[in-house]
Formats: sequence, C-alpha cells, structure tokens
Amino acid sequence: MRISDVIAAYIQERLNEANGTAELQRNLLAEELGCVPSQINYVLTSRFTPEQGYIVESRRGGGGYIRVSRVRYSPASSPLIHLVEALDDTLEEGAAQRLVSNLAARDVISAHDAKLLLAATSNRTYRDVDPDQRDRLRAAMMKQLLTVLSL
Amino acid sequence: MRISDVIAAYIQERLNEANGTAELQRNLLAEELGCVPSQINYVLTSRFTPEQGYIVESRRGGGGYIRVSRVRYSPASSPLIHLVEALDDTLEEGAAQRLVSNLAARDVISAHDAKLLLAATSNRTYRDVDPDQRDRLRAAMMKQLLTVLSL
DNA sequence: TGAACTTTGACTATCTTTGACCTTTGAGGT
DNA sequence: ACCTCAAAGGTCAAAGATAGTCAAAGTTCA
Repeated sequence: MRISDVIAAYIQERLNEANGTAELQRNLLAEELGCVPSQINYVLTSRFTPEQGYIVESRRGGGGYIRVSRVRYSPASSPLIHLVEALDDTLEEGAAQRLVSNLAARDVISAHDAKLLLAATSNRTYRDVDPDQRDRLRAAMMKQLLTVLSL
Repeated sequence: MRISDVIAAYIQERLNEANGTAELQRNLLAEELGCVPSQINYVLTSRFTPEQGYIVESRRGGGGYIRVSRVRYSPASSPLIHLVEALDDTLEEGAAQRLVSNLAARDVISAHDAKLLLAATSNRTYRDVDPDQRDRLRAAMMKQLLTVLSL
C-alpha cells in the first residue's frame, strides 16, 4: 500500500474523530507514519484540495500546526452546486478520480453514481478525442453530470 | 498458442478466482508470462472491451495497477450486454436520445440513470470536442456507461 | 497476396518518494 | 522595544515506480 494512502487515511480518521477538523504537527506525523515531512505536503496538495472539499491552514515556527477542515455544506443547498461553480474548466483524469472518490466517501453521491462518473471522465472512454481537448471535455462532462445529480 | 491468448486466459482465470474483478500489475504480469509489458495493453484493448463485457481501470506511478472487471450476466443485465455488443462505433445525438428514452420507457434503466446518460452523450457537453470526433466519442461513451450499468 | 491480427520496443505520461534548501514565527535575552 | 535564533512548516526538482501510446516488423489466413 502506498504511504500516501496511509497518510490520507490517517488524516481522514482524525477528521472523523474530531468532527471535521484535525490539527496536525507535520514532523511528528511524518515520524509516526515513517515518511519524510514533505510527503505530508504532497498528500495535502493532492488529496485535500478545496475542489475536494477541504480547507488547509497552517502556521510555521514554534507551536506551528497544520489544520485540515472539511468544508461544511449548509443542508439547504446542495453541495454539488457550489462544487460545480468552483470547478475549473479543465480537469485532469487523476483529479477527476480523486474528486469522485471523495464525494462518494462523504456520501454526497452514491457509489452507483460514482462508478458512472468515473467511467464518463476516464481517458479510456476518450480514446477518440484529441488529447489536447480531453481535460476540457472532462471538466465540462463533470460539471454537466454533477449538475444533473444536484437537481 | 498465441501469447495474447495465454494472457487473456490468465486474466480470465484471475477473474474467475476473484469473483469477477482482477487487479493486475502490468510489468509483473508481463515478466511472469514472458512478454513485453505493452502486450498486456494490446490484449486489454482487443479482448477486454465494453463490447465484450469488461471494464478496465488503471493507475500509473508507484502503487499503480490495472483493474479488470467482468459484468455479470444476470438476467436483468443481459439486455444491456446484448445492446452494447450490437452498437455501432458511431452514434448520433438524436439516436442516443431515442435509445436512452427507449431503455427508460422499458424500465431497463432507471429514470435517474437515463438523465445521466443523456447529459453524458449530449452535444452540449461536447462543445470542446472536434465535431468530427463527436459521434465516435458518443458511441464509446454510451457503451462504457451501459456496461457499467450492467455490472 | 493482401488485409487483419500480433509482437516488440522506444518513447511518453503520470504518480510517488525523498532530500536539500528556503521562509516564517514565537520566545527569550538585552 | 529590538534582536537573534531555534523550531516549525514550505518549495521544488530529481529520482523512482508504474502504466500508456504508437508505429514498425512479423505472422496468419481467407
């Protein structure tokens, strides 16, 4: 198993325990999990982005910390609407996969719909599309489908 | 016996052992079976297509993998399987819409899934795609999604 | 014998891991 | 108040680990 996945799982665990906000110490965490400190940053930038519904704040120096929070969506409006607005107009395959996994993990979409979204945004399905156009198509596709799901 | 057939048989074996889903490592598999890694791709694209009832997903980089899933041939899903086999490799927007409406009307797919399929095969979503490629993309998309639905 | 299928390998793309070097901040001494 | 510095965390690029693409060469078969 990838060490990055271990780190991500650990942070998720902490988020669950603490009602959606976890405060981490980078060096300590790196030592506990057996990786270099900068790997924590890699995990944060690849799997805890605003697009995926997380806010990361930090502070250096003595008493420094890294705080990860899950964005709270108001029950009144669908989280998907906000997400669609926040999405860029290009989207790479890996980013799409992580986005969908996160939405499913957070029960914003069903596992069934997640499978469809993954298939609909996969490069495998885009064989016939000019490689330079794929990321734009993927972004448009993701927005269309999320919009349908939000209705 | 062709090496491609050996590879295909091996994957089938793995699928049988593992309840229809196999996770492979390309380089490892190539070494075990004595072929170049790219031959695995050849076998996957020629023998494990949606038309033939398979979904293939993969990931590169450390901890990468190739996952192959076989659709179940349950009575409920078989109409879709046959349909996917029969579909041409180009599909016009109007034809896609009629197809989806028809499937929904016959309760082969849910109204919810129908909405997603329509969005995923609509020209509105394909505005960034070269018009000459749209019908091929639409056909591939339809097959991919219908195959996922029959999983 | 020509079209379709198969085999190979060089080159490319993507994701992860690691480490050297950089920046910020709070605490304590003056 | 001001300075200094140790204690955080941040950045970035190189190396490593996988998988994907494409076209040339070889093979099979109607």
